[in-house]
Amino acid sequence: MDMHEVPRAEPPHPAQDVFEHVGYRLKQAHAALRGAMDAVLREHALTVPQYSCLEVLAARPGLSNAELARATFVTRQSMNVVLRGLQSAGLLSRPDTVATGRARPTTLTDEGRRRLRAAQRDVYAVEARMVSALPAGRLEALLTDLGRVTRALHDDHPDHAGALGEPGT
Amino acid sequence: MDMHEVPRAEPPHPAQDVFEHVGYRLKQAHAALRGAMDAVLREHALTVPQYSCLEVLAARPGLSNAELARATFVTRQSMNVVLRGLQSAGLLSRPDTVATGRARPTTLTDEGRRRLRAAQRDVYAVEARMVSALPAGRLEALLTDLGRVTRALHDDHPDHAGALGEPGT
DNA sequence: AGTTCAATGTCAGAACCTTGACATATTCGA
DNA sequence: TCGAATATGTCAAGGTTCTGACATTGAACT
Repeated sequence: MDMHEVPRAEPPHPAQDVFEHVGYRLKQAHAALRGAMDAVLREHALTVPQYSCLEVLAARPGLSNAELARATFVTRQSMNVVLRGLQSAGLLSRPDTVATGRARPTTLTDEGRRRLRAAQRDVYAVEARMVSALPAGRLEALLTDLGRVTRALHDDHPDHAGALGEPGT
Repeated sequence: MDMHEVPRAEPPHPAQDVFEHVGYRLKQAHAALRGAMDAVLREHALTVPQYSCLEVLAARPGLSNAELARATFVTRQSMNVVLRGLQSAGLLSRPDTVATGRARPTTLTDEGRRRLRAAQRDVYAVEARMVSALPAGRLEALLTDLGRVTRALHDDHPDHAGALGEPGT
């Protein structure tokens, strides 16, 4: 263990108690969010990856399979099966052939937009529950710090860093 | 951002941009952490659930299968296969029979403690990278806010809430 | 006691996601 | 121009996790 305590110099060491590590708390919060979203989306016959796909697609129409995969933090292969399912359900459409390149731009159908809107009502209630649990002004700090943590992790693992939603500064 | 920020009522609505939602940022940070830990633990021949199990077990010796599952945010069934693997690898031990009840208390073996210590060196470097990315004093705020978010989500989904690592206040 | 209830451990099946690989298409540089 | 590097879509195989179900055990209640 430690030779002796560092005199409260705010050391960048992990806390002694595992349950107060940033990683543990992050995992805990994510698990809670996942569970809440699973429960809510079940009534809409949508999985979390499916919903995430629709949500991102509504914000950035025309994204390709690989781009959607990066934006939702899954592999291209996983997103491929998600897209097949959503396409066969009539919630989105992709051109069978494309003028140039291999990437096929994906767009929501009217039915897809309808289903997304219905699900958003419940999912946004979950989001609102998280936001309202934070003291005034702390939301922005939380978002900023989560961004810092993400960037710090990507710095040493520059796989698909700097995807969507990464603030410039 | 804006210099003249009026002390508005800070509405608990989700942001317009999906990529600035708390849920999205949480998922993003978790994915980055998961990737970093995966990469680091691969050299120790451990998966993230396996490492989590060892870590929790070191902090709370004698936990049962179900308790470990709750502490690491997986189902009993998943933890069961993790425990089987770790047991057959000789990293932990469980009594075949128990005096009372059904729960079998799990404890690390010496080899388990050794492997955990080796892996911790690398995992704690990841944790330190996250912590050092935060401005001074913001670590505690981040932990607190993540706790608030978790509690808020559990309030409406009181499945296995109040597990380990939940601060009393 | 006897019964209901909750919690635990486990089995079986399905669903999910990942790693690895390959073919195709664009871009870039020698 | 041609080849290397990069990016995309897709297939195949494996591992992981979850949902659903059941038996067992202890606790709570009547």
